[in-house]
Amino acid sequence: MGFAEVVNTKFSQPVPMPAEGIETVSDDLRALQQHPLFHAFDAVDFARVIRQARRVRLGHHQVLYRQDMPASHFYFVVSGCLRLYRLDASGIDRTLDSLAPGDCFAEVMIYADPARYACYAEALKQSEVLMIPVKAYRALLAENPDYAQHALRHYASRAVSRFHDLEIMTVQNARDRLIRYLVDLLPGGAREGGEVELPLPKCLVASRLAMQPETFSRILAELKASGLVRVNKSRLFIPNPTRLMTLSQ
Amino acid sequence: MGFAEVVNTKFSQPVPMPAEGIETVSDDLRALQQHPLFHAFDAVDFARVIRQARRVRLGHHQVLYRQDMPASHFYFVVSGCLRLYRLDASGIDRTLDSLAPGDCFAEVMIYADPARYACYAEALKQSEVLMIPVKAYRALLAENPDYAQHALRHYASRAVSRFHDLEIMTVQNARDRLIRYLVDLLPGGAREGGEVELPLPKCLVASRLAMQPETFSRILAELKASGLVRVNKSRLFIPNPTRLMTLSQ
DNA sequence: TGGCCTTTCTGATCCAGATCAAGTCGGTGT
DNA sequence: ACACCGACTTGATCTGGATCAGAAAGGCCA
Repeated sequence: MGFAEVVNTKFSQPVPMPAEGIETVSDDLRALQQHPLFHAFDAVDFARVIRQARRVRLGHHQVLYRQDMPASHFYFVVSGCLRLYRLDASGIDRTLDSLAPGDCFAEVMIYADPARYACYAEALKQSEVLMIPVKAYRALLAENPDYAQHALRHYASRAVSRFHDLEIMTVQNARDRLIRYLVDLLPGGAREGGEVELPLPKCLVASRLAMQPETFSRILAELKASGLVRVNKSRLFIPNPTRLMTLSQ
Repeated sequence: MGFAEVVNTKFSQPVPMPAEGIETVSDDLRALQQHPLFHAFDAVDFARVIRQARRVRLGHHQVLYRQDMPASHFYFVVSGCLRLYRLDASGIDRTLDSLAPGDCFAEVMIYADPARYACYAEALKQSEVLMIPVKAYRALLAENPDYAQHALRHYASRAVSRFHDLEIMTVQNARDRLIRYLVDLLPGGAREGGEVELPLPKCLVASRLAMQPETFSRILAELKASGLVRVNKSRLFIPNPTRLMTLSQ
């Protein structure tokens, strides 16, 4: 449950990019290159940032960073699964987001001032993240105006989706919150039916939706009973999202 | 209650900057120049954006833009008071933010794609806003890498404060939400006592805090009774924020 | 294979806050 | 001065969802 062992040499050596050349870019670095924050980079610049990145392996329930901790890095999920959460004054733990491979997080720290993490980040199983120094990234952006434009676009889309989150959270009704969450998870949106994999264990989805696990379970049981959702472990099948949406009024 | 009359020539003429020169920059344009999104601009570039801006006068309850409307401008509040709100599926009106002179809003639209307003914007009294074309601003940023860095900083700080909003909203307890809201409004933070002016009528503050006006009124009455808040119309005096905070647990 | 531990589900109770229903107060127009 | 109207308060109920308490259902290790 302690901090990530970022000083453990076994895991935290800089990735040996330059010596081995571009060809050694492993699959997960190729995934990073796809990310909006990186895909405008040319090979040289990409290598420059990566050279300063560290790979961190995290165990189950291991905390990567803590709320209010000074922030000098942002992160990319190579494998595993993490969550972001806050502790409020009374020590209650509120899940704010879940992270899957291919996601970047805490990237707002690149320009935040003062740079302090706004929440905790914790691995939910054996996970691997890339730890990227904000200074290195910021330097590249300052030199390449074109990169900065891409970063701005990314920040804007982030802002829009945060706004969307806020909207969902302020829905009073617990059932409606759950329904909107499920529909948002659907690949094709509300277009057509499909299967959804919950990105978090049910009790943490509940916390993400600001309700108790019991309430989550009851609502899901109710949706199951009315045939709107088929449940199989953490996989949900939603035959008719439109009908589900009409229920949320 | 209709749209802003942006085609009304009386109010929507481009500000005649170049002809009258920099000296004619009125006080409110000087205020705009102070804004983080603009204060890095030199006089020429500033004039270039402003030349394409339009001044819009809004009446009480007049809607400036609607949710999902294509967005080609962002805004700066010259005078008056506005609010941002959404309508949910059942037509319930949820206030998301209030705006005072000196604020920019919808500036995320500069880089949003697709650019559609995420909420409604409505004047709460006779107000005046500057309507700035996102294309003009974006063009300046593309040419001036330095400006882009400033914009990134602004976006980052926006993101952090949205995160903070999200945190407040997910506090379960209505009283605690109100207390945190009040303490955030205090100029010196929770440091020392002070007076606070509610930026919205009480019933809209209630909606902003996801509670009913009745609940808001009752909680405020309770705080008043226990001497934690002195109420005078929309001005609240908070003698001891620390004590107020300890109550919220 | 069995025991333990974690996660989820179900049932019973309770309370914060929504809702419904009148008031009160101050401002505005006639 | 009057009625009117909107913003706010106060009181009386009702209910959604929290909380408390077990029971089931898997995993995991010995």
